[in-house]
Amino acid sequence: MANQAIDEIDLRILHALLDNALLTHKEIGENVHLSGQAVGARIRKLQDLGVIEGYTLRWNPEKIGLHIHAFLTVFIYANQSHQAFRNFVQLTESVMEAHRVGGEGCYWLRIRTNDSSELNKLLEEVLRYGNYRLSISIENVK
Amino acid sequence: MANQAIDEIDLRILHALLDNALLTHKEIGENVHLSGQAVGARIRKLQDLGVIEGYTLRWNPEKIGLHIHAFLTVFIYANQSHQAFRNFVQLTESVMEAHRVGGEGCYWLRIRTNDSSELNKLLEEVLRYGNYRLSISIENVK
DNA sequence: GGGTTTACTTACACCGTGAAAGGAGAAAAG
DNA sequence: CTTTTCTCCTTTCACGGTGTAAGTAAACCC
Repeated sequence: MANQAIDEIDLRILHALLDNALLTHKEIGENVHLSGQAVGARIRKLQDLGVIEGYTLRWNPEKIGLHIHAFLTVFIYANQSHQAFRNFVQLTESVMEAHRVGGEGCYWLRIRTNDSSELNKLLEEVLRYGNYRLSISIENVK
Repeated sequence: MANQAIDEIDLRILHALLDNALLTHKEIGENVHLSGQAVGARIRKLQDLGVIEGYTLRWNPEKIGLHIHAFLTVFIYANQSHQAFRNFVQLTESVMEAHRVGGEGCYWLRIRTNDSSELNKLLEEVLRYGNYRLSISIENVK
């Protein structure tokens, strides 16, 4: 597998694994008309290329008590250190995902907390670094 | 495994799998001081409880050409059908994730496109349903 | 104390996976 | 046109991870 280009079959394998990473290579192979070993070789290629970074779970945080799911757009105060905010983000467990963004705001955060009082506590901490706009997920549509 | 309560060990197993779903039960067991089979039984419990919904990939969309990663907060026009917008969301490949939200806006969307012209095209379509605020990810901080 | 329940460990068979070897088909060179 | 080379595939085989079944230890109840 020296040709490192990604073809249509690779993408079909990728999407199959995104849907269910426990599919056997043989099962995937039946869909793309390849032997299981050929599929395995292509998966290894996708890993080497960095397309596939690892394997993880699809899970339901609500089931372990994380009932609040919120999105936060943060506007860091002028003159405020971005590094301090970044450290805060890294150290705070409730921040599940964080991006530096352009457009609306400076940072975008995905927050999960057990309840609204925890969320409120976090929002107060965020106010040390900047203002924010908050949206709370009511329903996962997609 | 009739006791369906989630204990500290279950959470450690969950976090281990979130980090790397390919860990063998035995490897996890060495960390939590259980046999591989006992770990397997607990994982099955987490699946039955709906905590673990499935297995998927951590991957890098940029590597297959999806260079634009944007967050969209949509404000549906008054009198506009929400169902039409939801259909649009389901049918549009560039929409990777969508939530009904309270607070800022009506919906929150995660968008990935190959380039800015594709993004622009999508934004025009969104304008059929509502206004929006756009943030574009510059760096994945966490 | 005997009986029951719960959650674990050990033993074992199945099968998914990666490695190695061999083959088909296309492209390039003579 | 034939030969060589390269790429990517299939087949074969051994290893090892997983689920099942059986056995064990501890806690609880009567």
